[in-house]
Amino acid sequence: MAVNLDDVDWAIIHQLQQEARISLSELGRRVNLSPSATTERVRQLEAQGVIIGYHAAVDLTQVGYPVLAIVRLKYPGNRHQPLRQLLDERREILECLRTTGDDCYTLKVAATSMGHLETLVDELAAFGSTTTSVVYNQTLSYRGPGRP
Amino acid sequence: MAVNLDDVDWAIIHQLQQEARISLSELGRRVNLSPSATTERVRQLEAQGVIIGYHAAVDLTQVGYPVLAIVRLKYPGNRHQPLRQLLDERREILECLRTTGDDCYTLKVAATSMGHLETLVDELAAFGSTTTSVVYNQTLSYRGPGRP
DNA sequence: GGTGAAAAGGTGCTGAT
DNA sequence: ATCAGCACCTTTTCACC
Repeated sequence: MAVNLDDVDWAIIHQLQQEARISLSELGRRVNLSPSATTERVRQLEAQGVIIGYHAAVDLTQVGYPVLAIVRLKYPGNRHQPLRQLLDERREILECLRTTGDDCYTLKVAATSMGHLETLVDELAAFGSTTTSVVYNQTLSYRGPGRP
Repeated sequence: MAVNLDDVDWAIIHQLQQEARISLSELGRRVNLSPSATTERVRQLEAQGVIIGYHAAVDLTQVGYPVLAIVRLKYPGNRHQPLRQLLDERREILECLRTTGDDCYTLKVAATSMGHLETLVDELAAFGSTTTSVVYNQTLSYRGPGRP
């Protein structure tokens, strides 16, 4: 389900991945398009579901979550509803990927302290065996995919 | 290094995490603040390093990367320079976390095909032994942390 | 932090290429 | 599909309370 994207589309995507809050006029200047054409392009990209949102990124430490961890979860059975519910309740779980392999889920979790992390892991352990790795640092600053 | 954030700050963060492209006036309306006060708050949050950026999110499949995988890397030794270089070159590597535990690095990788993924894993395997899990689906839509 | 003004800039039309 | 020009409106910014 891929869409054909030309150079201009990619230029727009590239700019908005880096600075999502620039105006459409400024965006047009950067990709050499008039404001109206830029508006149309962005509307198209949004309508096609290529661009699916614009998000502010925050420093987790600054907002009170100095501990970041990856928890892998071995989840026996196929009743996923209870886990879904925990994901809804626990905003500390930032990301949840269902994967192939022994560990069915890989979660990214933000915690206020090691004690808090322990609590979260305990809650997850109710679903299956967990493997937790604390993150030293985010080696890469945010970026999206480039042109294939 | 945490900053004191009040309810209004959190309301602003919450809104911008969901819709980063709204105007400062609209933001002010949503958090019951005047436009000027809103502008000042956002400026502060940016200056303090609480908000560190605004990014457009794209549908990886739509832009030509239908394969998403998590690669864990066991990296012997401490010469991290060569890996850094690969991270710079390969925009397919979306995220790289250095962690405690046996697997020193956990990477999130986007690929155009399984063949492409194989190439990427081979490149990473030059640094150490790898464990690759292909992602079935992203169980959670994007969200940031909530108030602690 | 709020309010009011002025200025700037962005947006959204139109018709034409 | 894009552009240019224009009218309209919003947003921003500054003064001051």
